[in-house]
Parts: sequence; structure tokens; C-alpha cells
Amino acid sequence: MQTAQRASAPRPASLDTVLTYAWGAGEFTATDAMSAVRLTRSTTIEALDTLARLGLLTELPNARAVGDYRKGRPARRFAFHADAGIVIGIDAGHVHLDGMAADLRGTVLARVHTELGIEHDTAEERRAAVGVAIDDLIRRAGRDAGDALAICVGVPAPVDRFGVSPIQRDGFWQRMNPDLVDALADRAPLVRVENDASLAAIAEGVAGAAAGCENYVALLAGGRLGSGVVVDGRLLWGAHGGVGEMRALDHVDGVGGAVGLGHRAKEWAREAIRDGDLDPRGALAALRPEALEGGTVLELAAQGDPDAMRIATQVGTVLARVVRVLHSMYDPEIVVICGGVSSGMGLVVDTARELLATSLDFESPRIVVSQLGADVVAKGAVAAAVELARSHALDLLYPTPAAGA
Amino acid sequence: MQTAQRASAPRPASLDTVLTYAWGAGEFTATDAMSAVRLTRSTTIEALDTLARLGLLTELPNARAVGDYRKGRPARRFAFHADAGIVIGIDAGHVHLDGMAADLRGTVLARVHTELGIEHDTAEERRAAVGVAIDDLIRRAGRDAGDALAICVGVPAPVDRFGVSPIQRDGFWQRMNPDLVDALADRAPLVRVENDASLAAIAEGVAGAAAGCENYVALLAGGRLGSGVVVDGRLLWGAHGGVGEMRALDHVDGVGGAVGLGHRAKEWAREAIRDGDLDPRGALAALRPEALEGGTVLELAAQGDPDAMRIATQVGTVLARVVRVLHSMYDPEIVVICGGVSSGMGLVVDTARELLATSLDFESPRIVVSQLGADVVAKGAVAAAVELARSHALDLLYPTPAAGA
DNA sequence: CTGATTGATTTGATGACTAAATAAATGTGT
DNA sequence: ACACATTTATTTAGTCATCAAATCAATCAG
Repeated sequence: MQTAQRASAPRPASLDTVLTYAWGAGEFTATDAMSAVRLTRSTTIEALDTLARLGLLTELPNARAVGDYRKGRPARRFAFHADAGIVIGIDAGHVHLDGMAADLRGTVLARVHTELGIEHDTAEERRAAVGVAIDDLIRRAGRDAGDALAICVGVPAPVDRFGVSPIQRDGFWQRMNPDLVDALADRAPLVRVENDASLAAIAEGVAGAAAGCENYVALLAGGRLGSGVVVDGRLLWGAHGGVGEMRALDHVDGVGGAVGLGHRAKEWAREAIRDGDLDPRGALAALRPEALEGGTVLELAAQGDPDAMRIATQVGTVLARVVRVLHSMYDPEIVVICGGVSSGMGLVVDTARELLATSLDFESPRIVVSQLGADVVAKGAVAAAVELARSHALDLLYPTPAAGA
Repeated sequence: MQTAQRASAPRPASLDTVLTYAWGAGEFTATDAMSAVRLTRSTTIEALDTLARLGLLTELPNARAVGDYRKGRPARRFAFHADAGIVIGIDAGHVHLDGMAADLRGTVLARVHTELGIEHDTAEERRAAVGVAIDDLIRRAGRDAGDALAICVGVPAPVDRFGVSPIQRDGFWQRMNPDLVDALADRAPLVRVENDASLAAIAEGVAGAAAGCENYVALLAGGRLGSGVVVDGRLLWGAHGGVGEMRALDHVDGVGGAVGLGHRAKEWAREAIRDGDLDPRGALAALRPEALEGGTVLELAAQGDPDAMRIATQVGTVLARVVRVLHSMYDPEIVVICGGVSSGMGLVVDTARELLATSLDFESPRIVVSQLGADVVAKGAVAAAVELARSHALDLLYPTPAAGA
């Protein structure tokens, strides 16, 4: 017998093509789809019918939409069925947890927010907290467990492409990512665990400052610097997920560590208050150092307070040096400053821009402040989960020939 | 009329599959190919016949190879026709030019070496020099101009994915890469211009220390530090080809610039000789500082000369810091030290390894010394040219339906 | 000279996709 | 109201890459 193993059961490529189009489109006619995917009418309609049968498309009854009347036989109209399932995106930070449930297009259906409390910082409790958040989200979205197609969780630790974090001496990374891929495997068919800054990068790339950009870095700049790196259109991991960890900043002049920009503003301001090193009539001098936050300092700087401005300039100098490193290693077009601190960053960024304008060998990256707010990571997690669902929906739904022995 | 544009004229996928197999195999039978590519006999043989007709395969007449006799009908035997064309790989350094012509498997057929001389450092002369080298190589390989399928040139400048280098103030990069992609367009259907360190990375990945590795950095460590970076199995460019340029080393403690390791050894040794800061009975003290080369110092260190060893240790300290930066930005599994200096690097590397063993957050990269010698870049250029030819051979040869209006 | 064995060739599906003909549903002009 | 152009849907044949099974060819072992 001449053995001949068929390749893994294929499916019409047209299904994937048409689904990808539909996922990104609103309501559309068969003709719209046909010209978008460049297939013949027969093939396109065949695919549309199949996708509708699988529940991924809805055929809209209104053959002739209101107002939009034209001559000829009325076109069949379809729309992607964004409620065919839900996705879950979670930012599982060190002391807080932000979660969102969304439909298959990423429209948010429900949110949760939990403060974790430093005293519950164990692998077991963290796993449980994430699980509870997921259950909550599904319930609040009015769906049940089986509807969750994809879950993505962001953690403040390096994560490799399989969702595994490297082992670290003090066990911090293991606590932040207590084998979440395995722990969540029974909650959805598709699970992805990812570094938080990488998810910020995804968020910025999908609908933020870096939309359409192939080379950029998302700098999570609040409590601790972390970066999500996209080069040549791809998010980078590295051997252990360590790309962008930036420990090397410890050894860069005038940076001295991966401490975040907000944190620096806070510390310098506190120091200055304590040292009495401020204009006594200024706004900063009046504040209690213990209660001061980095964001406040930057806000004051934006309002023109001279003392705060001096600190903001100092922070800008650090930012310039960080960007210089990023530029020389990753050559990005854009560096997006993300995270909680991003509202009052104007002066900081202007300072950095000015310092970089003349000092780089070639075109310096644009530094922009994220518009996505403190939710970037969770938004990125949702986007990643949507993408996961999109790329695997047919694997899950399309009938496979019964796997024989 | 219902318009229906066909997608770009397709070709049987089996052709590509079978060709890829054949390119990497020696002599083989139809059955060998069949089981390797997992297609049926009919499909495989159809593809083999087509490829033979296109000149990419030779059918070997010896149906029954000597000694290898077996029962049954004799199998048809084929071999990839590595002489169906040639490729050219060139290392166009600042003051030297190394070139190789090779067959489609990368077996070297001819070499050229030219010293360029600093006085001829203009865009025009460099373009001409590369052209002359190519003509020479083709002639020495005993072929003619039409046989060159692919040319790859490595230059000491950032190069983006289209072969373009960014504009630099002093014009150095423009001189190093004087629009070579355009200049060479009429010499072969496939042309690629690439950064020299990136080609070193390709060489190490194809047949060097990083074979089979998905995350590594090739560090060109002679005259000036440059790095070729492979992350997640892909060579990185960045927006302007600047990935791995390492200008940021200017600001890293104890590194202070992208000066190469060999260069540092030389300078420190010269300084020490001049300052009389050496054991007068040692080997170094006897040498004339002007004639000293970095390689010599490292050789002496390898032979146990205490003064040279001190310098090598110093160089190792720098290397450790450089690797620390690479580790924290790219998270490689391996860092390969390439280039001319690599012979006496033992002590340097040992020092670096020791310093890194305890100081990194997670698994530190293996530091290894390249075995590919001073030719790495040219070898990488050949490998890149072969790959270029392999991936586009059928585009060039397979008959396309006449392009109509 | 008869099988057994190994591989080549032939012949007939299958399935994704295209291409062209035909049918349906609507507006327009007389 | 009725022919007719227009737009889209549906049907019916093809084409092409690939597979599957049957048949043919060439060899060795007895």
C-alpha cells in the first residue's frame, strides 16, 4: 500500500477571508463583501451562508435598508454577530485588578475593579482573585461560562510566548504569574497570559497613538518602567519574555534604574518639600509630603507652578535618556507614554523632545502621550482576546472530520 | 457584468514545497521527497517533473545507485541543480571589500578581496568598487552576467528592510550605502542590501553558533561594536534599520561608547606601554606601541602574559556590561562574538561570563565565540543571497500568464 | 518461471474556486 | 399599466490542485 496522509483537515480559505472582513465591517451586503475580499459572488455567498450557519454572522432581514433604496433586486444584508460569544481582558497588577468583559468586537459589556491588598500577595490568592473576577464579569455581562471564547490576562512580569514567566529569586514573578495559563485553561478554550506593557503596546497599536505603525514602543511609565516593543510589525517576546525589561537602565547615566516617571516626580517633590527647597508661596510647599502623588506634581507643573515645573523638567531629562536607549536598541517611530500618570505629562515630554531633537544620529522617535488612560493594559488585554478569538474562531466552530485512530 | 478579478496567478503549492525540500537535500528518490513533503506520489512526481523542466532539478540517470541496490522497480533519482545559477555575497566594509560567488547551495566558487583605501571614500567610487567586484566574481566563477540570480551586500551602516540607510550628518552612512539597491538592480533580479552585523547574525544562524536558535545577538566586536539581532526567530530592522546600533552605549557606565573590543585592547595596551606601566620582562613591554594590534594583546593573554591578561580582564568587564544591556533589551539565548578578533577571546569571555553569572534577573545568555572567522559578514551575505534565491526562484522561473491590459 | 516487492503511471474522484448563463426583484420612462 | 434597464441572487458548468485506488514496470529470491 502506498501510504498517503492528508494534511490536517483543511477548510475553505474563503471562510477565513470573509470572516476577517465581516469582523471589521458593520452591516454589509454580499456585494460589499465580494469586492472587499476579491472572490467571486458564488464563493463569497457560499462562505457567508456557512458563517451564518455557524452563528458568526446574522443575516439581516431588511433587504432594503431605510433610505438607502436603489434599483435592482434587493441585496442580502449581513452583519457580524458580535454576541456569538464574549471575551475577557484583565489587568492583574500587583495591588489592583482591572477586568473587562467585551463582545467579539471589543465593545465593553462589564467591568470589575478589585484592590488586592499587599497582605494577600500569594500565588494561590492571586489565582483565585483572577478566577473570581472572570466569573463576576461573565455574570455581569449577562452570559454564562460557556460563552467565554477567549481570556487574556496581563501581569507585571516577563512572559514568554507560551504564557510562562521566568523564575526569579524573590519569587515576585511567580506570584504575579502563578501559572495562569494552566489555571485558566478550563475557563475558556483560548487563554493568553501576557506582560502588562506588551498589552499596552497592543492597545496603542489597535486603537491608540500607534495605530497603523509598525515600529513603536509603549512605555508604561507610572510606578515602574516597563516597555512593550513592536518591531517590524510584531510584538517581541525574546527567549524568556524579557524583551523590554529595561533592567539595564540601572547602568545608564542619569537614569539609574527602571523606576517610573510618576514615582520620580513624587519622590523629588517630597524631598524638596522636606528640604524646604521651595518657594514658600508656591503651591508645592503647601502640600503634605506623605500624601503627595506624582500626578499632582505634574498637574501643578502644567498649571505653571515654577517648583513643579523644575521637577517636571528633571523628569523630562530622565525620559529623554530612556528614549535614547529605546531608540538605539529598537529604532521605533513612536514612543507612547502610557499608564496612570499620562495626563499632566506635557512639560515632561516637551523637555525630552527638545533634548532629543539634536542629539540623535537619525530621525528621532515621536514621543506622544497615550489617550487611553489608566485602563491601557485592560484595554490591550481585551484587544488581544478579541484577536485570539478572531484568529481561532473557525478552529473552534468549523466541523472537523471525526478524529480517527 | 459581474466583475471577478482572479487573485495573482497562482502556482501549485506543491512546487514550492518540493523545491524547498530538494534545495536542502542531496540526491533523493521520488519516494524520499514524497514522504518528506507529505504529498501523494502523483503530486510529488508531477512537481518533480515540473521542477526538472524548469532546470531546478536534474534527474539522475543511475536509476539504481551503486551499492545501494534493492528489490523492486528502480526508483527515479533527482538532485537539486545547484548550478542553475549563482549568487553573490559581499562584505563592503569601510576600508576593505570581501566578496564570494557561490552556487545555489552556498558552496563558494570564487572570492575577491580588495583594500579600498581611505582616500577613495566617496559614494561614486564605492558603487564602482562593488560593481567591479561582482563582475570579477562572476568571471572567476566561470559564469556570465545572466547567471547571477541574487546579490547581497553588507555595509557598515543601518539599513532598513528595503535596503535604504538613514541620512546622517557627516554623510558616512550615505557613503557606505550609496543607494546600492538601485545601483545593482540591473546586475541581478534579486538584490538585498543589509547591515553587516545583521548578516553576521544570519551566518551564525544558518551554520554557526546560533544554528536553530530563535533568540540571539551577533556582536561584531572588532573595530566598532555593532549587533545583528534575532528575536522570536526573526531578524529585526526597526523603522530605519537602526535596531542594534547601540549608540546608547555612550551613556552606559563603564562602557562609554560603541568602540569595539579589539580596539579597546589595542588602546589600553598602547597606553600601558607608553606609561611604562608594565612588567619590563613581560611580552607586552617589548612591543612597539604603534604597531600593536588588539588581536596580539589577546593572544598574549591567552598564552598567560600577566600584563595582557589584565587588559583582557578589563575588556571582559566591558563585554559583560554590553551583554547586560543586550540581555535586558532583547533577552537572547546566545550572544555570539564575531569578527576578526575572535581567536584569543577566551579570557575576555570567561571574565564576562563570571561577572554575569550572578547579576542577572533570570537566565543569562550563553556567550560564545564565533567559529566563522573574519569572513562572517561575507558568509552571511552569501547565505542571505541563497535564501533570497530560494524564496523567489519560482517567481522568476514559473511561467506567468501574459500580463494583459 | 513464479511470486514477492518496490515504485511508476494511469484513471477517476473531491473540493475550492471561477465563469457564464439564468432568474428574481426592483425602479424608470412612456 | 407595461416594456425595459438595473442590480443582485441562484444555478450550472467548468478548471485546477490534490488525493485515492487501480494498474503497470522492473527487479530479486526461490
